[in-house]
Amino acid sequence: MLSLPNAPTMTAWHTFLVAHARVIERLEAELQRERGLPLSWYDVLVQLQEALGNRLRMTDLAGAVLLSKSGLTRLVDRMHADGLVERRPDPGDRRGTFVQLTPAGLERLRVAAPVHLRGIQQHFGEHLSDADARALASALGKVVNGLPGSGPNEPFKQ
Amino acid sequence: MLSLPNAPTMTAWHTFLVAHARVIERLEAELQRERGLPLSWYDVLVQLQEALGNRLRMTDLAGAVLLSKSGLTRLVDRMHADGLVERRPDPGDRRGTFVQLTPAGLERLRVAAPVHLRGIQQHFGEHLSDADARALASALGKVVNGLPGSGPNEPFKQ
DNA sequence: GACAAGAGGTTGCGCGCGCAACTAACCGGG
DNA sequence: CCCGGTTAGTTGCGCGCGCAACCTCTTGTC
Repeated sequence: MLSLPNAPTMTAWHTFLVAHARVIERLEAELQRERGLPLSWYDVLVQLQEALGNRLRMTDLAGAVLLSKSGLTRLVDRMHADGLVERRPDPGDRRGTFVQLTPAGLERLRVAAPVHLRGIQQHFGEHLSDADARALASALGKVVNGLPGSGPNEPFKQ
Repeated sequence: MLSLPNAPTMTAWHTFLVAHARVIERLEAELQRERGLPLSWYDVLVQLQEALGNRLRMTDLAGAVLLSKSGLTRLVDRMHADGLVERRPDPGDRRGTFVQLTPAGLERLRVAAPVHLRGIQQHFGEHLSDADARALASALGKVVNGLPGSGPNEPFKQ
């Protein structure tokens, strides 16, 4: 048995969609204009920087940045052409490929991070009390953890 | 003066991104599989059905469905080819074009709506208490209303 | 050890979108 | 009137993504 959404749910859903579209659009535009960096590139740099040895397997990275495997292949191609990452074979499993953050990539992230974090604060955090932020994380965490796992992207930690 | 995001903000932001990606992906897949309807088509049908006379100007519709003008032009092309909408000249302003919902479009929406609403409940509302939903809408509403207006898409009501 | 089944990545392909340039129509001031 | 500025919508173009097919390598089974 499963009832249809009630009014508060529909309102929350609608606001959720609008907020996402508007905020992402702004962050993307700012990061692009001020640092010449697409959001997807930034995401890759962050994930690699946080990873042990500044490297991740293609599949793991794809999951972390919410991209399909093929999408990530091309994204890594472009970032490699810009010198921000390298492909390294996995000696233990010759099918696998590590994506390794280069010094240039780390530097690029160092320069871009303040712009992006400022944007998150300015367009998102600024309007939220601590309680708001915690309520958001709690409610949306329930949503995420309630989803059966599938689709291109798997894991959710934090 | 503008400080960087604090920890609860960053957690909320991250969860927000993941929740959006996962839930949208699911809803899109379900609606496509069970009714052969992309989410963007569904959005257009809903907006037209809610509008006075079941018709909207291209620009207004573009704003309502969070799409650029050019994106909407092509979307309406495709939906017209499927008989779900029609283009009607605005007699009062010969630059303008109304997009009019057809009976077939209304019927298509009638059939698709239960699937989509069920999905919203199942993948989103189901996990939220009433208080959660209200807190979400409230917090994200502050975010949306805090954004200066610009970008492809303008208005936010409700 | 040979072979089927499956996992990791890449490639061919098509699609939907945004940007910028364009056309057509409206509108205000001289 | 008409002419510059503005608005509505469309079109040319390129890009980034997902899907599915594919190749390579690994793993389990007999």
